Amino acid sequence: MTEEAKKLRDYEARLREAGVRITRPRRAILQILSETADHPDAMEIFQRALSIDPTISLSTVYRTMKLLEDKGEIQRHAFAGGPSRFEQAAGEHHDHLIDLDTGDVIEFHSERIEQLQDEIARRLGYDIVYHRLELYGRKRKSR
Amino acid sequence: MTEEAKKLRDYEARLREAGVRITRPRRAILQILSETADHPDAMEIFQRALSIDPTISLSTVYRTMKLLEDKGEIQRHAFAGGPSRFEQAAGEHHDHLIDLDTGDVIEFHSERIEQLQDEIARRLGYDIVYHRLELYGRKRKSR
DNA sequence: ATCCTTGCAAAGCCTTTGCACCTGG
DNA sequence: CCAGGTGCAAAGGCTTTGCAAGGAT
Repeated sequence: MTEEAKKLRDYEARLREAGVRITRPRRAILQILSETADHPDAMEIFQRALSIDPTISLSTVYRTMKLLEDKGEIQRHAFAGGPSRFEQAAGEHHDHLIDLDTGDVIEFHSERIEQLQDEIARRLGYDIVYHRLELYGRKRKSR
Repeated sequence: MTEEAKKLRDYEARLREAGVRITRPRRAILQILSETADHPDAMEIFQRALSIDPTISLSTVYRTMKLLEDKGEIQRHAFAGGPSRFEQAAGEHHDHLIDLDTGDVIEFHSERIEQLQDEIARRLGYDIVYHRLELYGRKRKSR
């Protein structure tokens, strides 16, 4: 069984358990999400889903994204100017570098930074529950 | 001279030097920004500015915010659902630790983290224009 | 005098919603 | 069966833009 098929099966199982009906449009969206590794926006998900279920509507994509967000299955990222982008909540933590010119989102992870964050919080008397680190930048031109 | 008046004078000086005309609406907006310590959105800035310049328009607020963002005077923060909120870039940089129980915001700064961020961006081929680091946590109970 | 800036209204994006028809369990 | 989900189209926020009039240098 492929990795994607496993993810898809888990999605459906968890949602069904939470009392969510697995309809044809939802199955299509879940399949897209299980196959994708990037940060698509609603329109991109919609267009990819069309090839699986040609009758799906953009409204349903939006409604399903809200549902999945509430269930903790995906995360919504808001960026200035453009539409929200969605990402599977599963998987290990990472942060984001956003290209100011293109809107591209690059993932990265630094254990050292995570450690420093913990240290700072501890010094201030806090335990971190979660955090958000976003770098906004431009492709370096020279050199 | 008050702190706000100083900030206002600096705003105008820097902008004028950059070839920006200091018009009545812009002066009103700069005054609002120099007096404010929170993160207002465009509509809030517009309404506060009305009491200084009753003829100002919302479009001008938006245009001015874009201008100030380009000049590096303010930062724009995007939130899912709601409007963008703006914050003065002036002063030394700091990050935020948000208390999940009380909503308290604690400012902190770590030069080491900043260095690591630059390093990561450089490795990915980018120059950081600005960043956003927010820790969400709870007061540590034991020990 | 020149060119930038403004106010207004209209348009543009992204997202949500009302409604009548479907459908999954 | 029937509560919940769907597609469609219309409405809703927030933001940008075209244009002619106004203002800063």
